[in-house]
Amino acid sequence: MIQKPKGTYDVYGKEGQTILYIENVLRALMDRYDYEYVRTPHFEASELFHRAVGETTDIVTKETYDFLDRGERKMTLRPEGTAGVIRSFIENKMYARDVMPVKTWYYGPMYRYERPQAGRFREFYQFGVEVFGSQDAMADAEVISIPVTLYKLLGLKGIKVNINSLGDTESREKYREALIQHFKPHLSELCEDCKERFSKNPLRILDCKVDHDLEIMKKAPKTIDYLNEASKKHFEKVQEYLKVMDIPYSIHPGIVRGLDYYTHTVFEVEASVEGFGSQNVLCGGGRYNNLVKNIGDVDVPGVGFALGMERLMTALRYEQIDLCNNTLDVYIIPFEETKKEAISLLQELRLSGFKADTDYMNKNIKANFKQADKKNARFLILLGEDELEQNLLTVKDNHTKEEYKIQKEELIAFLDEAFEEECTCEECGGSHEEME
RNA sequence: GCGUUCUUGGUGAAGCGGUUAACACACCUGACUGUGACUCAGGCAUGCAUGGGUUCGAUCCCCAUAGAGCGCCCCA
Repeated sequence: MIQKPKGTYDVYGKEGQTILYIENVLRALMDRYDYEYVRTPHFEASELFHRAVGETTDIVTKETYDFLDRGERKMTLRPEGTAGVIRSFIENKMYARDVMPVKTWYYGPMYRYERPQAGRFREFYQFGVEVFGSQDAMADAEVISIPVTLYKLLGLKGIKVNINSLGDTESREKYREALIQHFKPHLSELCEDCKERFSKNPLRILDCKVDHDLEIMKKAPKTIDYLNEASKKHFEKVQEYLKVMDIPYSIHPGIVRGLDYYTHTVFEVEASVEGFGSQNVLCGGGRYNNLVKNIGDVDVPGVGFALGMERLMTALRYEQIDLCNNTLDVYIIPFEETKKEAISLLQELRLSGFKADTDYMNKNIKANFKQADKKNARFLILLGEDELEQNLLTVKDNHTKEEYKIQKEELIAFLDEAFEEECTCEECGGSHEEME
């Protein structure tokens, strides 16, 4: 038996329904925010990711799917979405648009060769946005508000927004220096991983779970103390905007993000649910004012974020949020001699907008009733010889268990009326109504 | 890349060296030739991830491989 590749998964059944539902919410949400959809290739020239993500990051050094195409070109399956979108932004000269900023969103699979684990796959789906052209803190705040709004629409409660600022290039460099000076005399006290980080990416030491409680960790300089005036002001504005949008947040000096390209605002949204697992960061992002310049020749600031669908799905499971619509309006129980009438009736119901199904397995009546229950059918229609002779339908309301004899011509009107009444009830409430 | 636990029908699983692989749910058939959650009688793994080895004998012990889960690193 051939199995799926390690770290991949199939989507079907309830999960498939849930994902389609979420994708619809995403689309509607991005429309409201007035963002434009961008789709870029799933593979790009390897060099793009080396430049964008950073030569030294783990993602580029040991996690990419690289291959040579038949023309000997070095290609890489995209490990993240930002690089491709920026490439597209430059290549399609979106920087020359008459409407600025350019606000984009993307959605699709990403690839990283990693050991699979909770909330981590080799092929995984990310939804993300990139906003180009604005330096304003309003853009930062808006970007942060997107995942927050999405999680709210889906009904997630246990989430926390953590923000920090790395400042501009000048501030960032000054801080980096300070950090190195701080840890240098204490290098021996740190864990093995942190010693590695010290030379590779000192900012990451702050993220360490092992050394978290160490005295020198607590005394470590904080990014926000090293911000210059302009950077500080920017960060304050972001916070001010978050407050007026009613988005609760906390400042975490520890979040520095792994990718090299961030400047100013960085943020993460985490699932703060007990027992969620170690991969509890649902989304992350921030501002990258130098990245576009590094990739192309245009100097355009940007800000964006990406969220992992798999982790979102895990969070929904943990909070026991069910977004599936597993009901059927009508289930027709056919008999051997009425199949023709049954399929014709089915067609009519579907044309009229009802979700309808029947039996294709020649099941007996008992099994049909059972199946109708499993499919959560609201109405059952029995269509047998008796009904055929009398030109009637036996319609059974599966809520009240009442049975009606109805003329075939009156069926649609009957159902319309029945569902009309239902619409005002609690059943329809919940998150999806807010999306109308 | 490292550590660790695991892999038995459609599903949940018992068995941990001895020849019919338990039990439950689901499913199918019939009692019941048109009304469902009851009852009863049947049926449903020639096989225990794959490949080797040890043994008179292996689902059970050993080795390898693959996959899954969890943690580290890193990230969404």
